[in-house]
Amino acid sequence: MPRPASGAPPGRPPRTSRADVLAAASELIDRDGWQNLTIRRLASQIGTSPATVYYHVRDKDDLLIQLLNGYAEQLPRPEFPDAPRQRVISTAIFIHDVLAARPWIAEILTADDLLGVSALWMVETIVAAAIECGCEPEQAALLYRHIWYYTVGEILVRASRSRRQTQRQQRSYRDEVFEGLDPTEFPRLSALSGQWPTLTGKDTYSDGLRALVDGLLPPPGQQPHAVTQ
Amino acid sequence: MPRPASGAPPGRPPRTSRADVLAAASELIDRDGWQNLTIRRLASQIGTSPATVYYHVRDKDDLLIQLLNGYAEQLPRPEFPDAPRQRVISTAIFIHDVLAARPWIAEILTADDLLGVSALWMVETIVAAAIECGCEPEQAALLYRHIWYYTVGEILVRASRSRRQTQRQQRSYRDEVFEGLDPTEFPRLSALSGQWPTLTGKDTYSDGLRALVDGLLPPPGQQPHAVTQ
DNA sequence: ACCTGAACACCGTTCAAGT
DNA sequence: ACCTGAACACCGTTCAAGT
Repeated sequence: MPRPASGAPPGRPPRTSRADVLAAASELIDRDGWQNLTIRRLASQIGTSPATVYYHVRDKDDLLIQLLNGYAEQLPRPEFPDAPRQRVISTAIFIHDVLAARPWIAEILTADDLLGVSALWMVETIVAAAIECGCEPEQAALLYRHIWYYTVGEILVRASRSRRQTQRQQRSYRDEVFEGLDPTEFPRLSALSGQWPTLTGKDTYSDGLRALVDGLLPPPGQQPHAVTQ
Repeated sequence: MPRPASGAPPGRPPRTSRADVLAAASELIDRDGWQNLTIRRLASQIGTSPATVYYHVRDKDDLLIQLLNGYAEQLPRPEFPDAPRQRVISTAIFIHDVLAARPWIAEILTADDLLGVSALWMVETIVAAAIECGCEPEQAALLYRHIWYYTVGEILVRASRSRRQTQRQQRSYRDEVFEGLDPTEFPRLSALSGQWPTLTGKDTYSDGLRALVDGLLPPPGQQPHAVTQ
């Protein structure tokens, strides 16, 4: 009787779900970094064979994209300020903080300068706010792109710096370079050499963001663009 | 006679030099992308065994670092403008263009937010110019860091976008997303959807750079800082 | 329907041994 | 001094076969 009564689906009952695979992957990435996620490790983590992973997932890229979309869907959607310029800033900072929590997302994401379908509302928010600030739609899109460049750069630089710091010793390559600095050739840099560690620690993301936005938005006092419809 | 006359060095004569290894590596990267550079491919390219590569180079990381330093040393050192603000801009654009020519350098480099010893003069130039603009040394260093974030972001985003474009078909993931866009949920984005390809092509690096610099430099008209010595 | 072992075609790296 | 074959411990991915 291969089909007993009804409701019981035919075939071998599943022991692993796509969700299991994704959950395990997320756990492994958070623990060991995404560079160290391999299909084989993932399989052994959930106690199955590598080939089983391929039953649930097309390939490694597909796995990562599915993970990303999962995160994006779980994201809270805070209320952003009414004032449009401030809304641009707040949304960008929100994106930044999301990425800062899992920098590897940025490393995967760099490619398409938007954040996947389920994160698109953030782009919409920024572009809409920029238009309210008086931007032409095209300017608004370019503003978003500038913000994305700056944000992704910040995240990636910080991420790979801290990666190096954990794997190698405390003293980074940069420390070495700064110690051997010739004060004649590099007067400003060697004067600063003592302060680099402090500077590195400082979070100045929002300073740069504000500068970028202020410089790219039309001067305030303009009438909002296309607000009548 | 293991040591005939003099001058002839002892031991087996070399058939491969460190320089050969680096040259071949550079060629392979330019041709196939740095993601596809493997020690084994490199070895077969110069007609030797993988183990030989390890005679000339400590490991793969070391190989890449040596390559980078090689490039940096060959870089031209253009005359930059006298006006300090303009000098900040020009140097940053110079860095940007160097990286744009070989984006993989940025991917390797992200880690230490400076460009290796032989490229440090660029950092010195920017920091010095910023100080002349009236920055405190610390502000100047932070300005450089902002510029670096923005520049590296621009390069990396563009690089991985064009990589995806070449490997997959013409139609990118982004195109798909934009076509299925719900105009109710994303009014601004769907209005823009036709223009994205054009926008993607536009090079707006220097616009963002200027905004960043203008926003972070003290307002012009200040006396240059510490110009007396 | 779901899972698997075994294989394919790769990696980076080491090391004893050869010239 | 320089080079090498062979091995180690890995990869991602496929596929015929099993339950």
